[in-house]
Amino acid sequence: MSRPSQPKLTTSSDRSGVSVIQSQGHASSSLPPSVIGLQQVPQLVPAHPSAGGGKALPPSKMKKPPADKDSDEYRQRRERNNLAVKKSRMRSKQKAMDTQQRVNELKEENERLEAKIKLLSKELSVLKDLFLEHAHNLADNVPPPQAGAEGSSPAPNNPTNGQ
Amino acid sequence: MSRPSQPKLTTSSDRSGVSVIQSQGHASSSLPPSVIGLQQVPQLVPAHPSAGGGKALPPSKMKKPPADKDSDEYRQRRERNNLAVKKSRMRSKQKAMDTQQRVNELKEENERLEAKIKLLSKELSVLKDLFLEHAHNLADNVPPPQAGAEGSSPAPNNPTNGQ
DNA sequence: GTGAATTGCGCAATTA
DNA sequence: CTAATTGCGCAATTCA
Repeated sequence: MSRPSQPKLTTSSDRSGVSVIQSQGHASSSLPPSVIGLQQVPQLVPAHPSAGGGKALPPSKMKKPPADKDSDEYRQRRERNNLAVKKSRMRSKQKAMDTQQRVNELKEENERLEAKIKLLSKELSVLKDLFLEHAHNLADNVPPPQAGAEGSSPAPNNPTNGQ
Repeated sequence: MSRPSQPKLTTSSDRSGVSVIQSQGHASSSLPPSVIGLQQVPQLVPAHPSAGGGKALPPSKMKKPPADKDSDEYRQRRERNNLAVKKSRMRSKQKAMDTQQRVNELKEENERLEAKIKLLSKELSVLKDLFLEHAHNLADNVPPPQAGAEGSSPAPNNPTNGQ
């Protein structure tokens, strides 16, 4: 399902002994004005394991009939598979690229988060320092309820932190 | 350079019209107990453009002599390329996996960072609240220099935040 | 069992 | 020139 494309295939089944197959679908790249009329030319029929015509079907594993290269149905299957392969590879590549991009996005977000952490940490440390200073002041002022000379204005400190 | 392996090639150049080639190098994976004695069987020699023995080397672009499939040197080149291809694909896959893992790692780190941010934010808000409380106390106590009842020990607050 | 999807592999063109 | 990439087809296998 879901095979919207219908790339034209030029299946020139040459009866000369070779079947020149050239997927001409969607302006194939790497096929410059060259005389590339030659592609892989498979042939051959590896000795059939079938001698007299024996047959033991049920649970046995027959050695697949080497598929007739000339068969019409064969070409059809091949073509379908070729399409599937192409599709699969496209998706694979796409996925890889997506993953790569995901990495980039995550990296960016990471940086943002780290920056935020830095900021928050800074704010925290400032507030903590203020607290400590205050504590000191209390410790110095409380014992003697009489304050005549402080000589230390704990700094205005006005963080005005936003966010 | 760098070709430690010497994959045995069974190049049975059959004069019957087929040459059974079986790269049996390094125990290839996916080669179960199957009779895979049939692979692609190229053949054919598309008319050589060389007739009398013309030669125009320097800046011209010859159409490449279609490489003799039987040539020994050809097989050598093919094999080298096959190795290179395999290598390249391995790396490609490896890279893809690495990238995927990178995504996972980054995701984890992201979560950690977000958690940390949450924590810091919380701490900050607590401290700020304390500050406000204090401010109020001051506002209430300062006007009358006489302090008879504070009733609010700002809490020890000892976050001891690790990490 | 069938057809699509994957996967490993080889070939050839192109690129580095 | 050699090695690395890349697109493509074949066949075996795995998934649905």
